Parts: sequence; structure tokens; C-alpha cells
Amino acid sequence: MIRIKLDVMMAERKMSLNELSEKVGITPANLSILKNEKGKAIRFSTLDALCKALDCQPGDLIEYIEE
Amino acid sequence: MIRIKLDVMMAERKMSLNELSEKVGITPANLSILKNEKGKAIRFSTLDALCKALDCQPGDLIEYIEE
DNA sequence: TATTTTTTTATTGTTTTTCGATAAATTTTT
DNA sequence: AAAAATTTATCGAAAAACAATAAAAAAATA
Repeated sequence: MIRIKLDVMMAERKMSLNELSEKVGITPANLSILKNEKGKAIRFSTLDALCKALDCQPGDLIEYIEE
Repeated sequence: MIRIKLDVMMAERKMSLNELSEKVGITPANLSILKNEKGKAIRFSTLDALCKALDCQPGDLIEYIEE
């Protein structure tokens, strides 16, 4: 099972959805979908932008949980 | 910049492309594309299957390199 | 409580991309 | 040299990203 931890990283960085939205160039509505695990895939370009904006690694945003 | 490290994990597990292909249920041809960084996105279902097959985390397969 | 801000949900449409299936070419191994 | 594994290349179908937008809901704030 894949878990998205975007909310955790945003909290750690004290970054709002709107702020992140502007940094990565994706609308808040669409970022919200990703953040709340409603997305089913991600473009590497988006992952790249997120890692850059949050200064983190993909592993900080996406976690695999076995089950 | 996003870097795919699927080849590294496969080498560590001594797992061939064909073997991994069968485990994750994706044709060798398509896995090859992902492995060689020709893909532009990934489904979480695929990432999930890869992590399971290789017993690793997304961070072991995808790396962000700033530049 | 009322107001404002932020976030979430929903919808439509366009564009992109995955992935299967397949075949051929290339590389590696035996 | 032969076999096996990997890569490259197409085509098509299905899936999904993402924009744009609007509305609803939730959270923060006065």
C-alpha cells in the first residue's frame, strides 16, 4: 500500500496548500487531490517540483506499507 | 531532477528484468522503459508492486537530485 | 457569532502517459 | 555461434494528470 505523506511534509515546513500550489505550479484543487490520496499516479515532473519546493526526497512524500 | 534507481535495487536483489516483470505483472518491455528513465510518470499501483517485489521503499527507487 | 481564508469536492475537457501487445534490434551470456 | 535477456519502437486503448472553474465545507480569525 502506498501512502502519501505530503501533509506531513507541509506541516513540517509550515507551508500551506496555496503556497505550495504557487511554488509547484499546480492548482490548490489538484494538489489537494494528491495530498488526500485521491490520485492514482504522479508525473515525475510534479514529484520533482514538490521535492524542490519542500526540499525533501520522494521517500519523504511517498511511503510503501506492506500488508 | 528525478532519478530512477530501479537498476540499482535489481542489482542488489540480483533480480532480472524478466523475473521482476513476472512479479509485478508488467511486460519486460514496459519495465525497461521505466528502468531506463524513459517514463514520465508512474502509477501508485505500479510503485506498490515494485516495492513489494523488491522489498524496498519508494525512496529506494526514486531519488530527487537538485540542480 | 460573523467573516474571511483555506481546503476540499466536484465537474468538464484536453492532453499526456501508462501499459498491453507485438516485433525487431541489440546486447549479454553461455 | 547460439540462446537468452534487454532495449527500442509502434500502435492502440484505457487511465489519469492537470487546468479551469465553481461550489461546498472546514478552519482560522476578528
